[in-house]
Amino acid sequence: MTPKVTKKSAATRAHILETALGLFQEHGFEKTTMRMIAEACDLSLGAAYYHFKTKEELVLQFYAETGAEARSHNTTITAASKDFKTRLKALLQFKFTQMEPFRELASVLARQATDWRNPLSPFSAETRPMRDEAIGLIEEVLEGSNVKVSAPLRPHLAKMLWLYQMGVILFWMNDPSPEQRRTEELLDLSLALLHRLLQASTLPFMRRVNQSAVRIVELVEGLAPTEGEEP
Amino acid sequence: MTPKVTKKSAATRAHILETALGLFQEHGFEKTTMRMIAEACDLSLGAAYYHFKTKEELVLQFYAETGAEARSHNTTITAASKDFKTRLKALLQFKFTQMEPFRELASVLARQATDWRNPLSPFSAETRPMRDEAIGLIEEVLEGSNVKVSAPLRPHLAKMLWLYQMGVILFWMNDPSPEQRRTEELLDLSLALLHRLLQASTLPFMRRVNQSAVRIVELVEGLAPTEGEEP
DNA sequence: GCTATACTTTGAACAGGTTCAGAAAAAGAA
DNA sequence: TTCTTTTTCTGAACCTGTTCAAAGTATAGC
Repeated sequence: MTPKVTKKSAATRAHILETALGLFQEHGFEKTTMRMIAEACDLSLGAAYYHFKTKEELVLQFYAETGAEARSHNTTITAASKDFKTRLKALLQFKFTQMEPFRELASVLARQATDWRNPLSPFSAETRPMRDEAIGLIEEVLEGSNVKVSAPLRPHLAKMLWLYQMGVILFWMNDPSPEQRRTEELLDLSLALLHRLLQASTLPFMRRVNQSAVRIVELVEGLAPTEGEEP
Repeated sequence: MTPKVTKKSAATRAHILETALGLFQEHGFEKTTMRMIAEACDLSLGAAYYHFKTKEELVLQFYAETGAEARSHNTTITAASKDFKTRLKALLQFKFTQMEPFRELASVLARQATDWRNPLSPFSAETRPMRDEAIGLIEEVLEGSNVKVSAPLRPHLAKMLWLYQMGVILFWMNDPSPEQRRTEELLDLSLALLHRLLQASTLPFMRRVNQSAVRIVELVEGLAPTEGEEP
């Protein structure tokens, strides 16, 4: 899994990625050609493909790498406040800050999201580790926070919020307002709504709603393939 | 707008579309090449492109055409029952039946959904007519039904449900279970949940939640571009 | 050092979406 | 009918992602 440091490959991979990200930022994803990337690295086209099976894999790699950063930032977040909304907002905003220079790349990945069998989809079996990690971060944010939520819902809350996060990211990617101000408004609004809804979930009146909600999350989770499926 | 009947173009377009759909069904979207389509129509590649600017436009055209059928089916639906859940379920199921032979094509369109500036995205300015029509159908289903919902929410309900519909369709596209049984379960569950949530929205306790919900829908609506934007 | 093995790189191709200058056919004007 | 304009079609490219056999280079065991 982890390529030995002694292997030349690691350095070349890193170099290609770095170069590619620069070019993506400069010309955009579509207009940057694999030939450009290879040439900028003083490599042949084939060599570039030796290290990255597809152009999209470059993007995926970038995401994988931002993950580590986010994990470490998470401790800062949980230390700063116990408030659920504050924490979750900080978590999302950090992701946005991280990806800000590469907003377009986000939508490159999102494009794959709709076909869950696509290895690059955030819902695919192949990206499960990344997905689990992201859910893990949310779980960290939940633990020891002031969320009030119906007990049967609690075990599924992180997964639900991950789904919520996907939605917010989709909005963010498409937000043309300067500095994505609308995304911030959306964040505040939706977090408030979420908070109230979760509070409401503790009312006896809401038992049936909660049950359905849990089952729905399970269904969605069940669709995301875990092992190899269809030929 | 409406091409004169005398124009040869209309007939050729129709022929190309029909042929293409057949090939898509037989070989799948990716494996069907524009060259195959052209050849099957006894046309040159260039001619095919004269009628359809891109391969995806073929899919879009297909969708546009299923719209008419759905509109007429809607009267059947509203006549059959006044129950909100029953009607909405029927609406969605009809769409599924219609698209069943072309499930793969659905995901072809969905792929474009993530970039709202893409003309083929269901959120784009270009597809606004189709979107408005779909929302119109939902509105029809709501009118004269037994939905109970907080008054301030009511004017936005159809738009909200359209968003809901997008989610269900995404699920359906990725549902590998035979005959998409899970989608049916999801439908029943989520409709029940929706129903209860809408009922709950009439409680005074929910006023703030409702307000946020409305504003969120407005924000999302506001992102979907209406005129020409950016260069 | 020397060979066997594994890893990298090359260069040339392929495939399929898309474009385009100009030919052909159809429609209109006279 | 004949000439002009518009619509439709053709054939040959172009571009870019991807593949692959063969060649070059490093590494390890001896």
